[in-house]
Amino acid sequence: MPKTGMQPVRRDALVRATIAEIGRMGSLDVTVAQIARRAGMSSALAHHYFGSKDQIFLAAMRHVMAIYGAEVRGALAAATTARGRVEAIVRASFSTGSFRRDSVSAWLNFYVLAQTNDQARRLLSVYQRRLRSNLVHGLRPLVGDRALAVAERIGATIDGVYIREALRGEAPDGAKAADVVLGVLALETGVMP
Amino acid sequence: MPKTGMQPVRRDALVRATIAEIGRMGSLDVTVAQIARRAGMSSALAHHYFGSKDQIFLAAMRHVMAIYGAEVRGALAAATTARGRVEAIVRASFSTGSFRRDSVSAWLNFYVLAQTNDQARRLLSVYQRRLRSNLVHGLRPLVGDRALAVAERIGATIDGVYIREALRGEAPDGAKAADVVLGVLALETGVMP
Amino acid sequence: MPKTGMQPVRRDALVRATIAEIGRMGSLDVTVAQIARRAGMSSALAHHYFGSKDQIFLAAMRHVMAIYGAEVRGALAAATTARGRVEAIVRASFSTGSFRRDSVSAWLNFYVLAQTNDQARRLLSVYQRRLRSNLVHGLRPLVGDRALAVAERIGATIDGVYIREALRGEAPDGAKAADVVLGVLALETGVMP
Amino acid sequence: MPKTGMQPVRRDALVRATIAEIGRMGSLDVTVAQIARRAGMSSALAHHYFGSKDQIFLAAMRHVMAIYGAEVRGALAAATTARGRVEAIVRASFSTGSFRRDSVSAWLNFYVLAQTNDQARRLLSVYQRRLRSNLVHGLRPLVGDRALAVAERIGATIDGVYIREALRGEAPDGAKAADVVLGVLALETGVMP
DNA sequence: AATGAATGAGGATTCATTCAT
DNA sequence: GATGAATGAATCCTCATTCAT
Repeated sequence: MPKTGMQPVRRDALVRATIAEIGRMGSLDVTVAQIARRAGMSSALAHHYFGSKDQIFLAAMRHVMAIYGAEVRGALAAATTARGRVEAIVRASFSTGSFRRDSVSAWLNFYVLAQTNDQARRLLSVYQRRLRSNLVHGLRPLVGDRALAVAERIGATIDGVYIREALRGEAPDGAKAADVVLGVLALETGVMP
Repeated sequence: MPKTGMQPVRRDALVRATIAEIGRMGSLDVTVAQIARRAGMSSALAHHYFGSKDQIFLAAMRHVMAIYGAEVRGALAAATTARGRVEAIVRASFSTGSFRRDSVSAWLNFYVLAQTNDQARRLLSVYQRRLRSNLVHGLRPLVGDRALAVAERIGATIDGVYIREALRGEAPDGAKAADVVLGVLALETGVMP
Repeated sequence: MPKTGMQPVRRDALVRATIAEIGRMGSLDVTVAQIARRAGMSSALAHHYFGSKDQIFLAAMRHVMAIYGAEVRGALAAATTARGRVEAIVRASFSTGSFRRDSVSAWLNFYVLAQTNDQARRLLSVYQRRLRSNLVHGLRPLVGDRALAVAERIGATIDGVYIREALRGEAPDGAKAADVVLGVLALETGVMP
Repeated sequence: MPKTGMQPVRRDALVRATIAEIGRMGSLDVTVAQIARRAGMSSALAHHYFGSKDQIFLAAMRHVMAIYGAEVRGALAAATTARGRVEAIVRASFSTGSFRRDSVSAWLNFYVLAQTNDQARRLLSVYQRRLRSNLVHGLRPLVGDRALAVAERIGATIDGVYIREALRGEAPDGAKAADVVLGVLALETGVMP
């Protein structure tokens, strides 16, 4: 009976290493060898488990988005009011699990990847649709018909704040970042910030 | 008699070609040869005039930002009221000169470049500082002390809308994009959108 | 209770798979993994039973030549006259067991392998010697002293017709192929074809 | 004014080196680096001038066949009788320009390449058609209606003798090889060899 | 007996960059 | 001013082979 069940372990290690390397380099110009080395294996094995560099990138993208999705779901489950739901979405977007140096860098680079790679584009589209859907659902009781337009503004602001983080030299401050977006939310719902 | 004074002509052609190629490829994975070919010269000449690929990219970045800056200045000059000034900044951000497929793609990629390249980072920082400064200046008469916070929100929203454009398949619609941001402005200044 | 006596079964499966894969690819650029997969086992097991890729190829070669040899022997046994013996050899060369797409391709590639691999070269030499010997033996009563020269011509023509088949797109036609060679035989023995 | 006109020189050097390397290795398992080194340049330059390894192989193939074609044409031009024409074709097939260790090895390997590569297949087909056409043309006055069948036999024998050479350890002996084929020709035309 | 796991050693191809002319 | 020529250094990917289980 051979040693078995390494696949998920290796794939996971590679995905994490990919995100870390993209964060470290700040770009997708990361070699499979670098990723594999950080993940503690040969580049040949990385290819064995993923088939190609693109697949590695896509898996990393799915991972980042899955984490974000989980955080949003968790926050939503804990919310009790409509406003609480919207705030939860915003706060989850800048929670410590997602709003980290390497994740931000990865996210930014996935936007670039989506320009070229159809699967990447589809993944990002799914993320945007879900975000909008979640926002609209939470906003409807608060702003009625304007929910869609408001969701658009909130969503864009989230993305903007997120992306801008990629330029800052300091460590990400999720609370402060969330406050910027929550400021918009407050306005939209008639509460002067 | 050798042609003289070619330098600015060549450099300009290369800069335009660079932006076009980045737009076409959707990434910085553009070869000097591709750029040079589109600009109608040999890659050796491109190096002769710029020294390195990085310098070509930086020049392209400066070009994109110069165009944007000029549009903002022009719009500001035409504005007569404080609110008009702010609206001018927002509209200029999505004017036909800047809000184009290739420019958006280039802009997005410059964010990535800024992760690695210090000069690129500095250039983007300058852009952000100017944008904030312009916004604050225009917003002060409208929102007083909240000017800085509002500028932060408006700026982030501009960037968010801009970046999101990179994912859409359709041709950029500057007016619609500007409206999203103007919606935030309206709220901030107490005008229900 | 471990299965026992698998060795011959596995080896045979691998040999057949090798010939099939060489036929499918049309070259020796066949991976051990491909061969093993077709044979229904892991590539590790293929190595276990053969030691190296070269040994697999050689075994396949021996197999192809063994089949050919058996067919020649069978045909010779059934022949009653000297002329019949020679015709039997020719016909056996293009019988349905040997004159098949994949066998032809394999044969051609074994010629190539023989350029590099000494054992392969020896195997092919054995085949050629046997063929010549058989032909000479059958031809002696028919053409006397010229037997050796005639055998050389007949042998070369067999090989030529065989190799040429590798280029044709259609399914091998053994009867027609044999007729080409038998035409030479007829001439050599004074029978106008 | 840059150094110019290297293309044909480099391409020619590469083609010769390719044939030599295939001859030396006895197979198509030749690296571009090996070829380039023998041709006195970097492998990058080889790619620059040919685009891909396949193109290098095809060029080598064309070269080998062009040499052969030229020799046939030259020999045909010198022939005065119908029989002389046919003999010229046969002799040219084994002339010192074509019947050399490396050419034979290359030729054999091109047969293999033709299994995979469509252009290679087409090239070989052209060669076979020309050979048959030339033979038929020369044989018509000698054997009338049987010309086609005879050409087929002669052609196959040429190929067979040629390929068999790939197995022999000794230096090619064109005269002896030609004699084998001429033996068939003699029979076909009613002259006892 | 059998195989998943793992890797070292290449190999084709690309590209920024330099240089002689 | 301009360019063809040239290359060193990567980079992705493949594969035969080994090994622990």
